[in-house]
Amino acid sequence: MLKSHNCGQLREEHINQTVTLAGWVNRRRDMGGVIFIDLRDRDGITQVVINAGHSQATFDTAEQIRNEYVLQIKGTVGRRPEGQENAEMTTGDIEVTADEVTILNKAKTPPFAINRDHNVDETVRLKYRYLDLRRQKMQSNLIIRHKAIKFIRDFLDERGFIEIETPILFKSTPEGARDYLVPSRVQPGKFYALPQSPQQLKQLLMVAGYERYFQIARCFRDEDLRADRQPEFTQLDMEISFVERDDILNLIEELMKGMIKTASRLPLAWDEFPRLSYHEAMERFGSDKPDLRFGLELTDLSDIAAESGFKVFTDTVKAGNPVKAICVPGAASYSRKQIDDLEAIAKANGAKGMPWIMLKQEGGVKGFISKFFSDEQMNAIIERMDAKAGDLLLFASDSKWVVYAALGALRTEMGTRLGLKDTGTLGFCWIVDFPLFEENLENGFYAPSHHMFTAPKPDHIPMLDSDPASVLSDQYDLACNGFEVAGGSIRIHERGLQRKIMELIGFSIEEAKEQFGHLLEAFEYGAPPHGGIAPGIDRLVALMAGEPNIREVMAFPKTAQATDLMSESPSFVAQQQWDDLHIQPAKAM
RNA sequence: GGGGGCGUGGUGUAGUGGUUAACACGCCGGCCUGUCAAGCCGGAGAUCGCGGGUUCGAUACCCGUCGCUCCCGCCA
Repeated sequence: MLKSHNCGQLREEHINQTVTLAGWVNRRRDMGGVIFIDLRDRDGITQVVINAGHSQATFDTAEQIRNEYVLQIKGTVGRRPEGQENAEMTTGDIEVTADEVTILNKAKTPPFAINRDHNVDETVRLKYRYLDLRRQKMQSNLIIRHKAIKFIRDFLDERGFIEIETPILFKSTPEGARDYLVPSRVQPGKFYALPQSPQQLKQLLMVAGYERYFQIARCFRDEDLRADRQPEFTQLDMEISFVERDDILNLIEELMKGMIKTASRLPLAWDEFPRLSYHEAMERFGSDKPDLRFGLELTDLSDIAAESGFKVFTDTVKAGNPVKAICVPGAASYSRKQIDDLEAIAKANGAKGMPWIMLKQEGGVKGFISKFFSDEQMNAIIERMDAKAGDLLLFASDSKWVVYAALGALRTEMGTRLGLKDTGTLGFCWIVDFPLFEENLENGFYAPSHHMFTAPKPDHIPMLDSDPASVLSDQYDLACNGFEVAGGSIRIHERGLQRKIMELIGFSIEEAKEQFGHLLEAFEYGAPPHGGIAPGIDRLVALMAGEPNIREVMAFPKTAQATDLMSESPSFVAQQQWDDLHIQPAKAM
C-alpha cells in the first residue's frame, strides 16, 4: 500500500510514529516559510506541516501543490503546539510533519469547490459527478447507503433469509409501468424487458421452496421522473412462505428500527409504527402515504354544508360527494396573493376552486362563502374543526378523490410553510386494508389496485361474489414523512381464487397464459401460501440522510429527462447495431 | 402530454430599457515560519444559455428554443 494510515485515523497515541499518508489536497495554506496542507481521503482530514527549514527539496515541491493534487506524505506524527489544536477536526490534536512529499498526480482546478458544502448547479454536479462524489457530503451519503444495505443483509441472514439473484433480462408484460425493452439479436423481432421488479420471479422461488428470499434488486420503469423516482432504482425485494400479514409487518418494523439505529443521520419520530387503514388515511390526511408528524387533518363538513345556502356544496352532497376542510392556524392574515397561491395548489390537484373562510382576529368571519352559512352553522363548523380566531379554513367539495388530493396537497404545503413538521425526524406508519380493486370500472371490469396476485383478506373472499367493490386486500404500504417507502401483499397461492380474480378483472385464460403462463402453471405444482414486501432503498436512504431527493444518495443518477450528463447517455448507435438487432428507426432521425 | 421556477466570469449571487455589468469565493502573481474558510497587495477572467422580435438602444420586455428543476398526468 502507498499509505500506512488513513487521514481520519491518527490520534495522540500515534505521536512520534513515522507514517505514510496518501490522499487529496483539501486545502493549502502557504505562510511563506511554513506550508500547511489539509490532506483528505475517504476517512478524514489530517493537517500536514511542511517547514522550509526541515527539507528544502520537500518545501520546493510543496510550493507547487494546488487543491485536489494527489499526494503521498511520509512524515512524523506530532502533537500540535499548545493552543494550536483544532477542536473541529477529529485529528485536530495532532499533525504530520512531512519529511517527504510526493506528487502522485496533479489536478486541474475543479469546476466547483470540493472542500466546501455549497449550492452548485446540478447540471455541473452531474456532468462532473466523479468530482461531486468526492465531496464529503456525498461520500457520507453513500456510506449511509452502504451501512443500511449491510445491516439489511446481516439482519435477514440471521433470520434465515437467503439472497438470490434474478435476471435483468426478462419478459415484458403490458401490465403496470412502461417497460425498458432490449431487442434480441438471436431471436429476430423479439424483445426482453428489464424487470419493473422481480415480482414473478420471487413468487416462483417460493414455489421452488426457498421459503425466505431477499435481494437488493435493481428495478427499471420507463416512466416520467420525480424527486423520488428514477428510471432505475433499488428495492429490498423480499418474499416469505407460510407467512401472515402481521409477520411481515413486524419483521420489517424491526428491520427499519435497526437500520435507522445503525445507519441513519435522522432519528425516529416515534418508536411504534402506527397502523392506519387505507380508508382512515385518506379520510384524515387525504393521502395513502400521510406525513404523521403534524396535524392539520381533514374534517368532514358534508352534513353542515348540505344545509347551507351555497349551491356548489349542496349539489356536491346531493351527488353523494363530500365537503371537507382543513383549519390552518394563524393564517387568517393571509393576503389575497397568498390565498391565490394556495388555490393554485388546489387547482393543480384537480379542484375547481378553493372556498375559504377567515376567522378574523377581532371576531367575525370573512370569505365569500361565509354568507351562505347561518350563525348556528358557522358555529358548528368552528366547533367541529376546533378553530380559533385568526385561523383560516380551506374547503374542498368535489368527488372524494379530488377532495383528498386537493386538501392533502394543501395540508402538506401548510405543514411545511408553518414549520409544523419536525423535519429532523423520521415518522413511519403502516397503511393496511387497501381495497382489492380500484373504485372505477375499466371497460366494465374491475382493475386491481395493486396487482392481480394480491390476496383478498380471508374473511372478505365471500364478498367477491356479492360485492367485489367492497373487498379489502392483504396489501400493505409503509410510509415515512409523506413518502411511500415499501409496499407488499399476501399473494394468492390457490388456483380457484386466482381464476375468480382474473374473471373479475376481465383477464382471459388466453391472456393470462400468454403473460403469466409460467407462473400460473407453477402454482399448480404445490405453491405454498406466501407474501412479501419491497422497501425502496433509495427513498429510505434519502430520508435517513435528510436529503430532499434520491439523486443525492445514488452514485450516478439521471436527470429529470432521463439522461446521464456525464456519459451523455442515451446516445445514438451505429447502423450496424440496428441491423444486428433486426430493428430500424420509425422515421429519419 | 400539461403547468410552475431557474439560466449573468470557474462557482455562488447582485443588478438595470441607456457610459466601463457589481460583489464574494475560486484562479494567477507577489509578500509572509503556526495557519486551519489564513491574512495583506496586485492581476486575469462574462459575446448576461441560444435564436428571433419590440425599441434609437435589450442582460433586462415579448415570442420561440435548449438545458436543469418541482408538480399534475403517468408510476399495477
